[in-house]
This record gives sequence, C-alpha cells and structure tokens, in this order.
Amino acid sequence: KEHSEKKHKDRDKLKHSNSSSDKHREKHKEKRKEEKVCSLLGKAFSVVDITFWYRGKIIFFMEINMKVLKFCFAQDFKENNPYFTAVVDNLFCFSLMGWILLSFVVIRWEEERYTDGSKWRFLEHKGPVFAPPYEPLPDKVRFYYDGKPMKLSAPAEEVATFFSKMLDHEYTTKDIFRKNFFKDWRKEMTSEEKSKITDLNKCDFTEMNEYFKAQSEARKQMSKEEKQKIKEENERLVQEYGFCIMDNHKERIGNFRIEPPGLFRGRGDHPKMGMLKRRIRPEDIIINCSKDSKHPKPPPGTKWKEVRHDNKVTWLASWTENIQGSIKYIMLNPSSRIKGEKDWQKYETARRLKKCVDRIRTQYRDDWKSKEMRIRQRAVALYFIDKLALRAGNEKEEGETADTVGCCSLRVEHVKLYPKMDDQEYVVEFDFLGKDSIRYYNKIPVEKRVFKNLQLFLENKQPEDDLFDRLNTSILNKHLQELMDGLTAKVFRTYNASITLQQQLKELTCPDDSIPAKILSYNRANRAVAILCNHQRAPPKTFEKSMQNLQTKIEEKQNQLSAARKQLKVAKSDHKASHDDKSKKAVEVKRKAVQRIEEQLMKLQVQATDREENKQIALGTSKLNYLDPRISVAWCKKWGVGIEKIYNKTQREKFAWAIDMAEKDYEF
DNA sequence: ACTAGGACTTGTCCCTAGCCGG
DNA sequence: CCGGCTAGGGACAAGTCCTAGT
Repeated sequence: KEHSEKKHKDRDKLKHSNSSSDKHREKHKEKRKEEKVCSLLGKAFSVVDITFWYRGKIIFFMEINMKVLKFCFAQDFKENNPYFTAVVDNLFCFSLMGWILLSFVVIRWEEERYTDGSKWRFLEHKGPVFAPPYEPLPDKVRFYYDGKPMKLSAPAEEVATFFSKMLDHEYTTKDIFRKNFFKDWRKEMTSEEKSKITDLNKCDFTEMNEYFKAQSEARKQMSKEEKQKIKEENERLVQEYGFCIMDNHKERIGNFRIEPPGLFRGRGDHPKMGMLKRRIRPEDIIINCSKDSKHPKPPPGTKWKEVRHDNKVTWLASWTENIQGSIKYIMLNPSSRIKGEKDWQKYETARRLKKCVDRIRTQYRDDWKSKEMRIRQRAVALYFIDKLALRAGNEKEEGETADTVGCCSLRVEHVKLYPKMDDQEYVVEFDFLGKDSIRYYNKIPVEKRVFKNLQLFLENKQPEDDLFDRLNTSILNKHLQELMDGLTAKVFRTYNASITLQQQLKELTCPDDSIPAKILSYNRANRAVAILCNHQRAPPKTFEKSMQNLQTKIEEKQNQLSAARKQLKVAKSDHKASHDDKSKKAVEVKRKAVQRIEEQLMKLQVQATDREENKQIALGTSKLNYLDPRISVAWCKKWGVGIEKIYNKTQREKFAWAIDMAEKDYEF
C-alpha cells in the first residue's frame, strides 16, 4: 500500500517534469527519479524468494537504463538485505499485463562462502592515502639549545615538532620516554647537530609548542566557508579512496589513511615509549588486489614495495611498522560483507558452545582431580576463563611491551589465597594488569578443589614464577579444539557475555515500563556484561561537571512540576466554581502539561542514574565485540523499542545482518 | 615441540562535528 | 546565532589464534 502511494506521487512528479521546459532541471529530476525508483525497488522485496513478482507500471522501467538499474539494484538490495547477495548479472525484467517480473539470483552469505579458503574473487581499490609531507616551521619560530636559538635541519626539526606538541603531557617528563626520544631524534640529526645537541634538558621547545597551539586556535577561528571547504575536500578524498569493489559490491574501507609519523606512546608502562614512529612511504607498502582489476597507482615518482594478488587474505594494503616490527593493514569497514560474515560466524560458534558447555564444565571439574599436573592446571585455568571471562594470556617477549598478563600467563604474585575471608570460604584475590594495562581486581570464592589445586600450584614458587607452569595458550586451545570444533579460549568470553545479556534482559525488563525505563534496563544488562569483561574507562574529565548540570536541570524540572501542579489545582477549583466548558478545557490543558513535565523529569532522572552507574564502565567494547546483536534486535522488536535507541548509525551499519535476521523470539 | 610471523579481533583514548539550550 | 558539551568516530595500540618452518 505504502509503495503504491509513493508510486502515485512519483507519477505525478513525472508528469510535472515532462511539462517543464528546463532541460537541466529535467535531467536532475530524471536522476532523482531513478534513485527513487531504485530505492523503492530495494525496499519492495522480502528476502527469501528466488523470484519476485512485483506489481507496478512499466513506465518506470522503460525510462531507466538497464545498466543503471542493475547497479542501483545491487547497491539497494545489499543495503536492505545485507545478509544476502544478489547476482544481478542475470537480472531479468519484463512486463506482463501491468505486472513486472523480476528474476535474479539471491545468495545467502554462507552459500557464497568459498570452499577453497579464498576470501574474494575480485578486488579493486585506489590504494592508501599518505600522510601530508612535512611543512618546515616559519623562521620566526625558533628552537633554543642551551638558551641560544638554533636552526635545525628539516628532518631533525620534524622530529622536534613531535616532541614539542606533547609538552603538556605528563609522559614527556618520564625518563624512558625522554631517553627513547632523544636516542631516535639524534639519528635524524646532521653530524653537526649531533655534536652540538647532547643533552635533552638543554633543549627548549616552548616557542614551537606555542606556535602549534596558536595554529590549532586559528583553525578553530576559521570562517564557516573555510571549514566547509576543508570538509568538502575531505569528503572528496573519502569518495575517491574510501571505497573498494569486492565481488560486485562497493564496500567501505576501514582505514584508508596511513598513520602519520610521530612519537610512539604505547599504553601503560611501555619500554618503547617515546620512540620515533617513522614516516611510511609508498616503497614500504604492499598492495593486494586482484590481477584483473585496475591496480592502484603509486604517487608520481614513487613505487610500491610490491603488488600481490592474494585472495586468501582480506587486506588491501600492508606495511611493516618500525616500533615492534609488526605488520599493519588496511582492511574493510565493519559494515562490509567480509567482516559481517565473520562476526556472524563468531556468534554462531558461541551458540554452539552453549549446546555443549555443560559437558565441558563437567569435564573440567573432573580434571581437577587428575593425576597429572598439566591437566589440573589446564582445568583450573579453563575454570577461570569460563567463570571470570579472562583472556587467554599469550606469552609476550620481555622488554618489548608493557608487562601485562592474561589467564595462562598469570604469575604467583597476581593471586592471593584466603582460606577464610569475612563470611566466605576459599577466596581467591586477583590483582594484575590485563590488556592495555587495565587493572583487573577481583575477589571471588571458589570451590574447595580449585582452592586446593591453587595451593598446590603455588608451592615452592617465587612471586615472579608462572602460576600455570605446565600450560600455555596453544596447549589450552588444542585441548579446547578437541572438545568442540572451532572452540578457543576467547569463545568463552563471547559466549558468557552474550548469555549474560540475554538472561539479564529477561530479568530486568518490566513489560509495563516506559520506553526510557526499558532502555535503562537494557543499559543495565549491558553494564553487567561490561563488568564481567572488566571493560573500564577513565572517568571522563568533564564527568563531575556534566553530572552537576544534569542535577540542576532536574531541580529546575522539579520546580516546573510543582508550579504546573499548582496551576492545575487552580484550574480545577475554577472549574468547580464555574462548571463551564472553557474552564473544563483549561483543566485538561493543565493536566496534560503536568503529565508532560512528569515524563520529562522521569527521563532526566533515568539519564542521571544511567550516567552515574556508568562512570567507570565502558559499554562500547562489549556492545561492539561480544554481544550477539540479534539478542538486542530481538529485544527491541519484542518491546517496541526503536533500534536506533540502542544502536547508533555506525552500529546499525555494522549489525545490519542481525537487524535483518532476528525476529522477536530469537534465542541466543 | 617450539618459535616467529602473519592475519585478524579487541580495546582505549582523544578530538571534533554537530546538537542543544539560552 | 553562539558557545558549551558530549556522542561518536577515528586513531592506533594490544590482544588472540593460526600456520609454517625449524
């Protein structure tokens, strides 16, 4: 019905444009019409049939070039049904007595999956965008050494600017940072500079620092037009370099810009902080694309390191970074088929774990009694991974990164055992730095067997010895692989996160709640998961202030409310006195006003609670990486909550497959 | 069995576009 | 229309897990 209404409107527009004599305008309208028709087409179909009948008037199709139709159709179809792919090369379209027959092939993701391990058949892109070249400082901005101004060579100056931009950060005062920086900086100096500049403490970067501050201030002060221009330029760059063609579809690239040079910071107590991250040139880049595609061109006068055609991998370009010597990649955006499909598979693996988790739990409990030490250790570690959602904990090379651990790499110093604590027995206290040097602190009571085993593991060990000395991640994962196909340590995190969300949602959602209250429940369920996974954040710098603002708003609303209530009272007594229509209306109006303000107040209060509870907890990570989006989609459908209340635009794009697939009765 | 390298996922921080109330 | 604030996106670091070579 809706579509036919739209069609009528379109037809009216069509007549209109025919009578218009302005050629240009007509052309424009033509284009819009095409777009409109194509978007209508995309929305017109449900997704399961191989062949669709669609009733309409042929006039639309005659006027559209078949090629355009095909392309628009492919795009629209994909946007609306990301879980499917349409093969439009075989698109077949003709009219029959006012009906239009459209026939094309629809393929589901899993049907399209290649069996030989290849990830794509065709890949074409324009290559990465490089960091802008270094612009030397104007002469008036000077660097001082030992109190005297000194002109630096361009390479040395560039590195100096990196440091000068960071002057406000605490880490420029750290010894390691300064030492690493100075060492790398000296490598960029001319021999003359090298002999002169021997002590970082005698370097004065303040003038440079002020210059950059002024620059950023000036950028803020730019006129609207200038800002608009920059925005447009950026947009153009995205249009040109931000997309690629992979197997008949135009897909967004995740990070098409190469990381600019700068000083490496690292997280936590990183031994390499302050080192120079060098500039990446075309000669460092390996391009990956299909042989029969138009290969990306390197910037004039340069060459790529290599152009290869490896369809067993998903990346478009790669280079080796100089701090850790690891490889960096350019890959597709999460909304792309290749990422979405993988994401979906991940949750399917977690759902398979759900089916056999009881068996696995029984087994590891059995293994706590094993005669073999390695099996006991494996079983206790697995218990922690399952119960506490710890990460696997690969070994790391000492001195290369910050000292952090996961389950398998836990050391004796990270756990403390308390046979009795308060009113609980067999309490284990964990205190260690995990990924990104985020502290994990937790005290939990465990079963007696686990406790006894831990005591055994700790015997005759130094604090810096491994807790699980007979275990590492590859042993653990090999074991898990035997328990279930595709099972690894991280699947437990996904599984426990998703199952917790589903169960919390069931528990917390009250059918009679208002929409904001329901959303609060959702956020609380999300929060439970974030706490489980230890997703913390530094309380935002503006937290206190924004909390206060909210509080004042609430007070204001409360005042408004009491005022409105008073007015309602007055109106009521007026009505009692006069009993006329006018006063009756007035009462209604006032009643509505009170109601509205009550609602607003409630919304604010809910918001305040939500924010307070969220002070140190980051919801984003679990939402993006651990929670099966179909649970959320189903919840939204079940309770009539708009999906946009839960997922913002990017998240909706990433989870398009789930929004498409999940019905309100979906069970993880 | 062990290691290094490679590919891909997960994680936090920081900046800024754009929203909203005054 | 302006300025303050904040959500969201980008940047990029740091994990996991797998494979191939020794």
